[in-house]
Amino acid sequence: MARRAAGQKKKLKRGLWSPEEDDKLMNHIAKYGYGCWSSVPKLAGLERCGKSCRLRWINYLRPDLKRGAFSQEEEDLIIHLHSMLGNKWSQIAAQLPGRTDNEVKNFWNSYIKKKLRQRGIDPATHKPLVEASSSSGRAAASAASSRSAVFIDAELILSSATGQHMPPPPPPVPAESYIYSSDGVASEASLSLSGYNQTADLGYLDPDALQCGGVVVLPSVSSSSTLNSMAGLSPAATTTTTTATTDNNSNGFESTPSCSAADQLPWLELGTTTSGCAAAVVDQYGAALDELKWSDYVFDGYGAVQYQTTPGQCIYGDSKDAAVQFDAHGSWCLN
DNA sequence: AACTGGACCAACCGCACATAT
DNA sequence: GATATGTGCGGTTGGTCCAGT
Repeated sequence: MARRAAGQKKKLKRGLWSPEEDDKLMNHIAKYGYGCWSSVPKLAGLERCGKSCRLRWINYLRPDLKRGAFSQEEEDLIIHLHSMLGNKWSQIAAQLPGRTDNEVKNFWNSYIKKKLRQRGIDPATHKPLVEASSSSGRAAASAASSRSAVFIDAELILSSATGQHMPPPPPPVPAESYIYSSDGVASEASLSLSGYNQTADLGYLDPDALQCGGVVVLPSVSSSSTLNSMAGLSPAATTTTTTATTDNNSNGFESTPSCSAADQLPWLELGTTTSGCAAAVVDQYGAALDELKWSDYVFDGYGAVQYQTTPGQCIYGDSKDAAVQFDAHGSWCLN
């Protein structure tokens, strides 16, 4: 990394971003792309630290962000991924196109955590609270074993996803640890992931990416790799269409874009699949989208900045008309 | 209408790690 | 190798909104 020129101690602004500041940042990134966040504030004329600019961009201004309520599919996926990964929000968010780690984290802390507790599930261990709160000795042992169970579970993903092994039998974990449904009952509809096109993502599983068990780890939306995804270079950019590219990657895993998650995650209690294709889910997402705060003034205000999407690059309706073009480095620029 | 407590979420903080000098 | 700087991540905080009293 290049060293920053010494000096210039400026009083930095903090707190909420104003539309004008967002404007400046968007303008700057539209013009120059992003790369060196530390220089962005100066070049963009912002009295913010680079870190703050980066955060603002990642969590709020990025054009490929999906906003609005989490769908049931997303919720189920978050819970399941959390059971495998723990508080690795960036890795969990990487499985949820358009979601940020911050968003997922907030959703977990404000909603899912509570929900699980209400159902008698310990959100930390994903085991029944009764079990988790039993005798202290047992609890300690349980904590350790639950984590190992988690890793075992993660391994199952890898094995099945890569097709290297026969699908393993379901893990010896109480069913309620894995079955979450909206009504709190282990239902057939729980964890119905089909249509939610994470399966395409699973095609990009990188067994080396996660040391703790080989679960799919895609770059977080907040990682630099995500920038590539925005440029259509990474799997994430192809996950939102029913015509996801077949990926004969090094894992030897061929993605099956329109199949259900159960195909890749055989131990999941998959039940009725209400939507068989990503498009249907996309519609569902579209309907659930809240008003996009940024789009109000970003895309309206940036008539010249249009988001040019390739099919599947942007499934989130509000952006479909906009056209931002990304270069190979993930920087987006004016057309 | 005023107050209060909880929920939600954007932003900050501190740390770890990577990398340039 | 030591140091400085940039970046990413997870935890936490603080402000705002809203329902209940």
